[in-house]
Amino acid sequence: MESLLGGAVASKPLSAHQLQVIADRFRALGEPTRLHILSALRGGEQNVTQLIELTGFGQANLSKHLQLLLRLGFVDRRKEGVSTFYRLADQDVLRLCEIMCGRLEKEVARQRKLFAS
Amino acid sequence: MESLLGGAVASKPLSAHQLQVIADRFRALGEPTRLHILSALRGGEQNVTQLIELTGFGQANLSKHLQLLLRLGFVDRRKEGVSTFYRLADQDVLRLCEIMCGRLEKEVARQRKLFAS
DNA sequence: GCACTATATCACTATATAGTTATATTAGCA
DNA sequence: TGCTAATATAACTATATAGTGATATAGTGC
Repeated sequence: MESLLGGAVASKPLSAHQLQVIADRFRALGEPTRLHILSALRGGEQNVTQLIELTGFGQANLSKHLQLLLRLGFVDRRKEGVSTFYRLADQDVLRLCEIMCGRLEKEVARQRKLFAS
Repeated sequence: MESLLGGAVASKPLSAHQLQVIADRFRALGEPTRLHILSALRGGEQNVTQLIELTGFGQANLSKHLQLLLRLGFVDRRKEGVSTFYRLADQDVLRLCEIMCGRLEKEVARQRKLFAS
């Protein structure tokens, strides 16, 4: 699949469907609740009960968010008896958040400059 | 600001406000319309009339999305007479989309494997 | 089988926002 | 000044979804 921005060469326009698929994934990260869940999984896999304790979210709400993150490939899971352990599927979420946080740092620096001038 | 996933060392938990600020930015990229607009800016700055032609979106709709992208720092603008030229603020959107597209490639490869087996 | 626990799903309400139409603002020009 | 064009904003409708409470499903032990 072509990257949205491509390399130096302008890549072909993406179809409406491709744009939708990509947007779905960004939107999955566009909820503080889901970022909180992903953040709680940084330390390693957790079952749902542990996530409830870690995050304070309701069980049904948490479960629904986990299904979404699973469907879009941001988390994997492993069933052990009656429990389900969720974990980050890979490092991509970390990389994505690093870029976003870098943007925020730049933003803060700019604001500071405005005050200073 | 701390990155959501941090380095090897687990970073401090993010405050609700920080999570919200990061989520806002992911959500901004979580709409196909806005991705389409950003994609249309890959080739260089465009004014609103040009963007209308390139994307086929309504003027008011387009303007509203541009204000959002501007407010969150994904685009910059330059006014020239009665026109406003928008451009990508930096390369971050490209980097973010590359990661997402990479995920999709892996997803497709996995699907193909399932069929093959 | 029954009871208990963990997780997932359903049904519902409330809120956010994408798209649209109409209007306001602003710049250039006669 | 008035006229036109480009962009932004306001008001509205329709849709999507976050959160919640109730219920369903599945595993474990009695």
